This record gives sequence, structure tokens and C-alpha cells, in this order.
Amino acid sequence: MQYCVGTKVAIFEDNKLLRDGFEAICNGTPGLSCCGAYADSNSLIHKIERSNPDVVLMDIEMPGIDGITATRIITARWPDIKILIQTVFEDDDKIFNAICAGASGYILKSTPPAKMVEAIYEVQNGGSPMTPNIANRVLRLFQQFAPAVSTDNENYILSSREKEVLALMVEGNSFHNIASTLFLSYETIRTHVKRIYKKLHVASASEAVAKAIRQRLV
Amino acid sequence: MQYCVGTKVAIFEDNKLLRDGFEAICNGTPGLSCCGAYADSNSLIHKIERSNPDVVLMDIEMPGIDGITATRIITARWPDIKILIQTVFEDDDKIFNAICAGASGYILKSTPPAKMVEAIYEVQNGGSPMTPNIANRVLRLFQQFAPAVSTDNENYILSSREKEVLALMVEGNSFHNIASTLFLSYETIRTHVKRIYKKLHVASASEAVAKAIRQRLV
DNA sequence: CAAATTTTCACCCTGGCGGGGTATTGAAAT
DNA sequence: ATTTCAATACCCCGCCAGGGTGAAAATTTG
Repeated sequence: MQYCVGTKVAIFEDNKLLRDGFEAICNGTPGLSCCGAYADSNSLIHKIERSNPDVVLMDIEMPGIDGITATRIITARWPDIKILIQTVFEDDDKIFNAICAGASGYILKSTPPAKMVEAIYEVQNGGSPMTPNIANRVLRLFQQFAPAVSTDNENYILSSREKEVLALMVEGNSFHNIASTLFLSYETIRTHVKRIYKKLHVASASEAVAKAIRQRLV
Repeated sequence: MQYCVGTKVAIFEDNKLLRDGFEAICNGTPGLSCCGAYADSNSLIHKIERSNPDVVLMDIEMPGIDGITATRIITARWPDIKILIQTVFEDDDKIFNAICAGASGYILKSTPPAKMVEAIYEVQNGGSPMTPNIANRVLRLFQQFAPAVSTDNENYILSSREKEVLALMVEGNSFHNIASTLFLSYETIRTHVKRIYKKLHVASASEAVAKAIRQRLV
């Protein structure tokens, strides 16, 4: 285990040449350092705990636990760790599953080192670097799954306070809870709720919640 | 109308300065040429027919027909025209709708000219350039609507009757309504609902509805 | 067949929710 | 300066939702 500074990158890649190459690239880049380079995802949790990375460079095709499963495990346990998937394939199913597993980026192995380093910086800063082709597939997947919700787009203009209340309703809070959360009177919340119902053309909390989620009002 | 070579770009942008700037950038770049620069989407079809672009640079915020509607119209009629959305805002709803409307890329107006030219090349070559932050939002939207395959969920094993009741709850029906819809007693519905709550670990209709929608239980 | 599960129905009670008002304040728009 | 609207707050009333308990058919399962 070496001393690590800046953004700590852990590498999961079964090909030793590539693995060593990535490690060299990381350690050779100011602000980056490799805190672990592994050939497989065995003892995954232990490896992550020991290396304590900010970003994980994850190969999808690995012996044993595959990269997508590993991604799912890591994001479930460490939501703040960014995972950059890298692969030789760009098929829809893998992309879809990787995204659902919580990947923050998806790049091809053919990506030149300079772009790869840039990608690591981007995930670290909340971005989601994707090879343009991958991005295109994501958009197409999205269009494929979205029409179910993009139906009646009435323009509901809720005030900021109303949106706030609605958001808390979606989380399942009672009006009393919402009141104490926002440091407001219970009756005030009820007034807001009544207005929300009028604006959304609904008559119950469940309906409001359903509409809020479906139309992404919160 | 000027003579056009290479990739023909049409620009829709209400701000004259930006519009002229983009036009200059396009015409000043080898392989690109501006085949039309418009301040609004009036006579949209006629404008597209006349300029016959390969790529459309579309501003979302425009007087009259907004950019998303324009995108929808163009992609419906000319599926091969690539549309690059550009905007100052990066809010989820606009991104979502733009993607559903068929946009091929989504960049911020703050994108430097060099990156913008690169983005035009990328859409033309089947890619989907996105600002890293936008890409991140797209991924998050995706994760929000896609957990259909994430099997690591809890014991949400609802009986078929319970799923049926839950589905009617999601549609906003009252228990009395559900009872008469299913030709059952009101008390029966209440019993089912209580069991649903226990299984989903919730304590109200709103929570159950939210969980049902989010976890794709209906 | 017996056991387990699902589905069905019933009653009581408390409290929160939905609908109807009314009213004051401050900020933004005109 | 006046109007409009968002945000705040309170009242009453009725009813449905949520919780507990119990139990009897029907169906699936062992």
C-alpha cells in the first residue's frame, strides 16, 4: 500500500498489461494516484475498504464477480464512490445494467490516456463522461423507456413552497411532520396542500404523490 | 441563401448576438457551413425545407414555439436531422423532455466555440455530445425510471390480489371505489391494504403509492 | 388428506385528512 | 398607490383511513 494524495483511483482490470498501464498513468498524473490495482473482484469489500478510493475504474469483463455486480455492491455500500466503467463492448444491455447499477461514467478501452484522465476528473467533479457513441445509446435507451411517462404534460405551476410541501408528501410525511420540518403551523401546511390539490386537479395525498412522481414535479 | 458545403448547420436562437456568433463560427470552420439562422420557430417546416440542414442547433428558450416542440416537429418529419439542444438551464424537466423529443445532444451555452464545433462533428457521426453535468443528470433520470431490473429489493412479494388493489390505489381510487370496482366488500379492501402496508413497510396510502411507482410494483 | 396461504368479510375506535370558510401580512406587479 | 398573489394561520364538520382483533371460506401446497 502506497501513500496516496489527490484523487485516489482503484483499478479493477483482469488484463495485467492494461492494469499496469492504468496504474502508471494514474501515478504519473499530478493530482491522481492509484490506491489499488486488482485483477478481480474477490474480497471486493475488503479491497475497497483497504484502498479507500474516490474513483473506481471498473472493467466489465472480469473472471468471478463481473464489473456490473461489483458496481452494484460498491454503490450500495459507498454511495460517494464514483465508478467509471470501461469496456471493449458497447452493447445496450451492458450499458443499461451498468447505469442501473450506479455507474457514473462509461468509456471505451480504446479511449486514449489523456481522455481517460480527463474522464476521471469529470466523474470526480460530478460529471458523467461517456464516449459519444455510448451517450447516444443511452439517449436511445432513454427514449425507449420514457414514453410511458411523458404523457399528458399539463403545466402545473406550483409555488416554491408548494413544491417543498409536495416533496415532503412524496417522502411519505404526515402533514404534522411536514409542519414541524418546515417550522410552520399544521394549518398552514393544510392550506398549501389544499392549493396543491386544486392546481394538480386531485383530491387526495396519494393522487398528488402519484402525479408528482410521474410528472417529475419534485 | 448562400451556397453550402460539408455539414450544413441551421441555427435557431433568438439572441441576435449569439446567433450571428454561431453563424460566424460555423462558416469559419472547414467542413461546416451555416445554411440558415433564425430567431424563432415560426414557419418551422418551411425554414427546414429551405435550408435543408444536417444538424440543427436549437435554443430551448425561444419566443413562440419553444425549442423542445420544434425538436419534436423536426424529428418526426426528418428523422435523419440531428438536433443539438443548447440552453442556459440544466433542469431535469427540460432535459427529459428534450431527450424524449428526439434531441441528439444537449450542451450548455457556456460551452466554448471549439467544444461546440466538436459537438457538431460528434452528432453528425452518430454521437451524443453532452456537457458532463447534463450527462450526469441523464444518468440519474435513467436510474430513477429504470430500477425494473434491480432485483436486490426486499421481500416485496405481493399476492396477485394485493397487486391489483395497489394498482388501483396508484390510480388514485378511494377504498370504496376499489371495492366496487373489484366487486368486493369495503372491509376486504381494507384488509388487503393493511397487508400491503405491512409488506411494503409503509403506513399510509401515499407511501405505498410512492413505493409502488418507484419500485415498479405495478 | 392436512397444512399453509390467500381471499374474503366484520366490528370498534381514534385521529388525521379533505372541503368549506375567513383573515392578515408582505412582496411583487401594475 | 392599488392590486394581486404567495405565505401564513385559524375555525368547523364529516368521513375515511389506519390499527387492532377475529374468523370463515377457498385455494395452493406438502
